[in-house]
Amino acid sequence: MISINKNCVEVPMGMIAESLGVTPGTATSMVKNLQKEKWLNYKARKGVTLTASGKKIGMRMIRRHRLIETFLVETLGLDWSEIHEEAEELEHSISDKVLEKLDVFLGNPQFDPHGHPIPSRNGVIRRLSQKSLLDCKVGKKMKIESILDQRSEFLNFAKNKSLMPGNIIKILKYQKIADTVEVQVEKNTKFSLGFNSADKIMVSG
Amino acid sequence: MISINKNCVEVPMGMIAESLGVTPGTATSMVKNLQKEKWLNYKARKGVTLTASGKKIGMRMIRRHRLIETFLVETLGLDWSEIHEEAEELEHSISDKVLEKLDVFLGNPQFDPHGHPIPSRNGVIRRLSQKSLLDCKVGKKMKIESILDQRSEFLNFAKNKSLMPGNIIKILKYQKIADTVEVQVEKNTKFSLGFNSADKIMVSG
DNA sequence: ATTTTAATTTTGATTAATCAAAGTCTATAA
DNA sequence: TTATAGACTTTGATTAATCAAAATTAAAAT
Repeated sequence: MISINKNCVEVPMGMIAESLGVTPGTATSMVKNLQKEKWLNYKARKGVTLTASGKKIGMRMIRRHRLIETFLVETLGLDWSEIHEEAEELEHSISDKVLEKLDVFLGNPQFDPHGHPIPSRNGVIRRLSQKSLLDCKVGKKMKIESILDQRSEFLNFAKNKSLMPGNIIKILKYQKIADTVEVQVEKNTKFSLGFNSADKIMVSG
Repeated sequence: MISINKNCVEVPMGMIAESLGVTPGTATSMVKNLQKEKWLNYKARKGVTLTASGKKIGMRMIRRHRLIETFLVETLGLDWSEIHEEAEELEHSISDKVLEKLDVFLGNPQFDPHGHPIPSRNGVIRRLSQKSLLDCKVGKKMKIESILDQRSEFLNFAKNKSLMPGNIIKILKYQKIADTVEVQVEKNTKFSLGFNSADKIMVSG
């Protein structure tokens, strides 16, 4: 899934081809079709931005995806590491009617199991924390807001280390040279995270 | 959805084309492809029978369909007249893992909201009642087992008349010449059903 | 036993998705 | 400024789904 671009900067074609698993030529022709259908604007060798209707439908898909993920964890008891792919399938075949019933059944949840905000029916979404573990003062205790990395191996690891939304995390040391952050979650034992991984853990004050 | 043929009699090509909404020629070529993939046997100008693996996958789809229908009514509170089409979509994108969790969540239901038996995980299905309203003795009280007609207008009508699984129905009169059956459900007011409709109401002794 | 009809299959054309490979552009390095 | 590498687009071919219309077959009617 290509995420909706916050700053309305063009998404390059390479990224589109890559994330869809098609050749660059195919991506170009797909994108041209979608432009004909007014879902996006395409500028050759620049990339792609969503139109208003493209953003709207994108938001709707995010809502579907996150509500389904929430259902899979909360109601059916799947693990948070195995829901992304499942939701990816289901989001395309669930109707609006069923989705809204699901929303009510779940009690209008505001966040999915990874801590991501769920857009409202009319496409409004809470601003998500812009601060990752890399943007913290050493020694300060932060609350984990969300986990950006959706890969199931990472999520398994994260769960194992209690890196989950709501938990309190303390940054003990940045080691620039080693590319690691040493942290402690709640009262558990300390451990290290690489910068790349640390940047996927979003936190708040 | 083409239902699985009880007596292993060939399903004619016309029926397949019709229910898939494609031209006869298209049906022929689809069926030839499926034969190559061993899902069915096709004999030109005779029709089609399922292979063992075709039956197996068919059973699995019925299980999926009926569990999803049950979920939509029991958990989300949709009306039984609006679930068939929804389930038709979802049954193709739900994984086995999610389906089995759903089964557990629902408490291993044995029948869907229309009274149809839900095949077990390994494809075993209860024999359904062979007796419709047309096969009853006048005056005898019968229990409604299931409703075969899936069209939503019919299901709305049926619900309105309390023609639902579990209710008791009494046949008051057959009027062969008028092609109608006069019935009474529970203690409600009497009404008439055409033979075609009556034959869609399955009952037991 | 023929003829007719209706169902089915075959044919040939159309459309759409996709890819590999060739061509083009643009930003960066020299 | 020019050359080059890498990103992107275009081209041309391939494959698959589908349809309309023509051809075939089997069954029913005469």
